[in-house]
Amino acid sequence: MDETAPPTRRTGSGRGRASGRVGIRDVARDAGVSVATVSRVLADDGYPVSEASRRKVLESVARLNFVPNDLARGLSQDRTNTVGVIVPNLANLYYARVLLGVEEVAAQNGMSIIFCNTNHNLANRERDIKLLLQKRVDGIIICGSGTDYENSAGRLADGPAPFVVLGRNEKLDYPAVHADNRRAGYTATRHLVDLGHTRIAFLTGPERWSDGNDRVAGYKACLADHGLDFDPDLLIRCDFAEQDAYERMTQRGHAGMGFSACLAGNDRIALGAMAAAIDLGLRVPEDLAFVGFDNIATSLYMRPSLTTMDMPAQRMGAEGMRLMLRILAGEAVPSRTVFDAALLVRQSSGGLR
Amino acid sequence: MDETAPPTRRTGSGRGRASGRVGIRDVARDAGVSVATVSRVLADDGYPVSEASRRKVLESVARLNFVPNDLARGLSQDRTNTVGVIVPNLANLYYARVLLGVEEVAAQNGMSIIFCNTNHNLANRERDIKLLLQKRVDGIIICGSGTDYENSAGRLADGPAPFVVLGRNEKLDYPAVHADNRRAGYTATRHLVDLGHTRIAFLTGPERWSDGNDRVAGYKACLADHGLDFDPDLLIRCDFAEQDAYERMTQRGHAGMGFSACLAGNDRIALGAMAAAIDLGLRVPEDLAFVGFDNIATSLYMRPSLTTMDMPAQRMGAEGMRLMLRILAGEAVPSRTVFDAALLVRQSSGGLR
DNA sequence: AGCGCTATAGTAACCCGTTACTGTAGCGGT
DNA sequence: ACCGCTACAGTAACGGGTTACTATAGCGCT
Repeated sequence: MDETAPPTRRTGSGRGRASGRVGIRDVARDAGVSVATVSRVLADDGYPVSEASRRKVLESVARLNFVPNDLARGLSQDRTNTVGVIVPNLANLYYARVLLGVEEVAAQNGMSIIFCNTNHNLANRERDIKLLLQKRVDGIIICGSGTDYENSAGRLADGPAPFVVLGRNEKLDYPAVHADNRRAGYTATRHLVDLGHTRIAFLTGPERWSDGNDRVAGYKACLADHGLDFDPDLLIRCDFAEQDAYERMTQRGHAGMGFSACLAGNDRIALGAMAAAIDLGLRVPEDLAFVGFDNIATSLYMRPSLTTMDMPAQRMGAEGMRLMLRILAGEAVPSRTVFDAALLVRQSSGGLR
Repeated sequence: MDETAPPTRRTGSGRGRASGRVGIRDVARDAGVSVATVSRVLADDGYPVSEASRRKVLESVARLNFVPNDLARGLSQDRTNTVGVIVPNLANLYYARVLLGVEEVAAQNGMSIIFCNTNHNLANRERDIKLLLQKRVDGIIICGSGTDYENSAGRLADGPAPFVVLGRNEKLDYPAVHADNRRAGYTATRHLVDLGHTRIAFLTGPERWSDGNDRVAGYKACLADHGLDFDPDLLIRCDFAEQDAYERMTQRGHAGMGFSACLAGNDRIALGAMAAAIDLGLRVPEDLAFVGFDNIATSLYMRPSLTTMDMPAQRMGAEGMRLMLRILAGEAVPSRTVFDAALLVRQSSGGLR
């Protein structure tokens, strides 16, 4: 009985966790077929399987409560049906809507998404990308425009995962989906000019925020087209949220406002600024008119309601995911997909007369 | 030379994709050590590795640009360092903040999260759970209270993944983190009673929404404690968002309001209702006072600002993830973790005199 | 010289679904 | 009878990191 099996056949070696989970081999044994047959039934591709086998397999799957292991599947197919989505700050409803759009299309196509929040921090983003690549996501969708992350190189990773950028980012050399912010800025300004305003302030976000910069560029262009001077004193910077805008506007009020209308870099800024104006005893829009950007859900229901540029966040997110799917399918996609923003005239600009 | 190698030795069989990716074996070859040594250097657990080997391995890893494959890691360790998070509707900032809290703690602990949005739909949730289990997440965090999903059984899956519930849900027999909504409802009502109101309406969400039901329960208890009758006519139902609340309130206004104060199931409902009241020509808070729940970001900056119960969404999300980590570490955790809500008195209730 | 330890390495068997290859019936055609 | 096909089914080699087990060298003691 001097067995000559290769070296020394171990019993429960390697990692050797019991696991308890039923695998495809258990199903095969239970159904009295081979693992290949089980796999084929589950894959349900064209491969011919007799009805008898199929039925036996499905019965065993149900009886044993078999749940296929996507890790193993991913390992052998080199596909995880998962994409990573990196967002700067989910507390901003704009990004929540972008994520929602991505998720919607992903779910419709059987894809899962791993979500990362960077807090506008470059180091976090790099950590997240590394993590996502380790997890072998099929692709990565990066949200957050431009110089939001200043040091970004042209390529984030040479890895095999395709990237899609949501937001304008010239430094990032990947297919991008973004709104025409310059045009939106122009349209918003034009609306105020048409209402007769000549001294129009722009309360925008940090300089590294390229969506904001584009909106400002449109604002300047519109002023120029209408023979109005751009006064640097009317370009006021604050951060992305209500509080800072409120404070800036309050200071400004005490120093003598010097303008009759105010564009805000986004609706949250508009909200803070408008609250400040009201608290200063100004009437909106009679004494000071406001226009925001984004059309967050609440902007329609505040009083006065906020005139705003509707940036199609959810649609952009959805389109980004659609692009990703096409890239994964091997199709060529446009390097730029630009959405137009719509002006929603409401009470805060006084344009409803 | 009649080789007696087992059967017939194939060359590139199995799936046989080239892959091109560098693996741990390439690193081992390059560094002149075994795969075990590479794995140990990367794991950096206690196992002794000589400095010389460690250096060689790290050099090769850098030179070859090696990215470990978490699928393979997960497969052999039966651990993915990933949890699934299921949320009913990300467009509600409340849930966005919950997700943010979860993400924050997850990131701090090297965990990733797979995000799913159900749109308050039970079938979607079941699909998502199945998907997450296939992906072998280490655990699942379910957000969305109670009978939000009516048919939920006591156990969602017998699988090995632990669940944590964010929100009160008696039908779901898992560790839960939720706010004391009954108490919050009581506190909010008490605030209005203290201000002298005797006819107080409650504009709440759908009946299946248990957080809302708990708030209503607190409202009723408070009325009773203060000798006020509960008038079913003052319990008005609408859905979760602004628009429906606006419409209900407008109808009501035309029919004769019949109350001097209004609690809203959440801030979005409050926003819609308040806009309706203002549009009806009522003064807030003089003619009609409002109190909301959630303390979404905009509630502080609308005018009048919204008195609301601050539900600590982000902290609850964070706590839920912390619980999950402890469960994964094998610790026992409390089956109920209850957070208290704080009353934030602002302009809409008239409590700021 | 011999024994026991510790420090370090290496080998190869896992984890589990997929799929390239290799059969083997059964059937029509000649 | 024999060839060629099609329809089905089974075997086993992947993919890539982990780790149980085995092995060797170096060192302190007796």
